[in-house]
Amino acid sequence: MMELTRKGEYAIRGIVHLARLPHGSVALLSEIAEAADVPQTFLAKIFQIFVKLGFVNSYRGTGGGFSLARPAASITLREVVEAVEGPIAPNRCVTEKGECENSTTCAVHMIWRRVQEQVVGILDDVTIEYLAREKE
Amino acid sequence: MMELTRKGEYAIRGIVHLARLPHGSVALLSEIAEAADVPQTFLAKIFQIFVKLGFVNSYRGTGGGFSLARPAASITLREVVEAVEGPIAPNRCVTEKGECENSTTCAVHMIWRRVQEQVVGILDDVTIEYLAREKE
DNA sequence: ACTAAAAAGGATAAAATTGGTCCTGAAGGT
DNA sequence: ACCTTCAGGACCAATTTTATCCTTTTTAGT
Repeated sequence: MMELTRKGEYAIRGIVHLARLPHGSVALLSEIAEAADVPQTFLAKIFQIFVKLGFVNSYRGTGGGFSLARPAASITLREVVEAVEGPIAPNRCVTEKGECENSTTCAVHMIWRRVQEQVVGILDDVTIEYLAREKE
Repeated sequence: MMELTRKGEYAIRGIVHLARLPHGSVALLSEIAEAADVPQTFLAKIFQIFVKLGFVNSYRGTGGGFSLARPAASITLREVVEAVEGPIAPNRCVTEKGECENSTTCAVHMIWRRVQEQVVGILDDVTIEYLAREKE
């Protein structure tokens, strides 16, 4: 249970690849897709989201491609995951909107809250820069 | 992302309801389903799993039904959730079987491990007995 | 033995989600 | 003009979720 989908996996691989390139590099979608081993058309959709959220810049035409729009150290794993998968919530009852009616009395509700806080806490502390650092 | 499905939700509600009844009670599936507000035929499938795993006993025929097979205090939320949803793993790469090839080098892998450990840790510490306690 | 009650188990299926592909259009470079 | 590259929408197959239904088995009571 609670599995990341391919979309999330691909999103991470894609942006981490971008972060590994020399600072400011513009990379073609086709390059990124191949390097990250992700279907290009699928990755295109993911990067469209990144552009809208301001994680990356896109440039069209010859010499175009994508580059990081923010320092890799300022983009968290949580942001990337939530960008494509939606808010991290182990249960419908702990989304900002949902807020199930018995949130004060329901014991299970409070457990899911705790889980949510822990997971969000971990992912908030991991940056794309950290993930991009190669370790030998 | 990472949401519990209805099945998991129903499983919890069903077994918690059972744990709230006087110790040793045998309850009809129809009763439990109504009390927990779960489609009866669906709950039937869930309780079949519980029976196989030894969480509950089942009795057929007149006067039959289900009763807890283990003390509610010994059944953890993790057990119940994993029974119906499968192992808790935020990513395919952190299941016992999967164990992705680059588990030692992949930084993301280690993050998911951490998430998994935290979540499992929380759910392991919550018992059905705790969830069944009414609070006014 | 018969019957009614109740769970077990298998088959089926609609709906939603996942995991993509494809095509046209827009924007930019030469 | 023409080629390159991303943007956006439509579309689609596979899988998972969320069930329902039906037959069989087991048991209790008469």
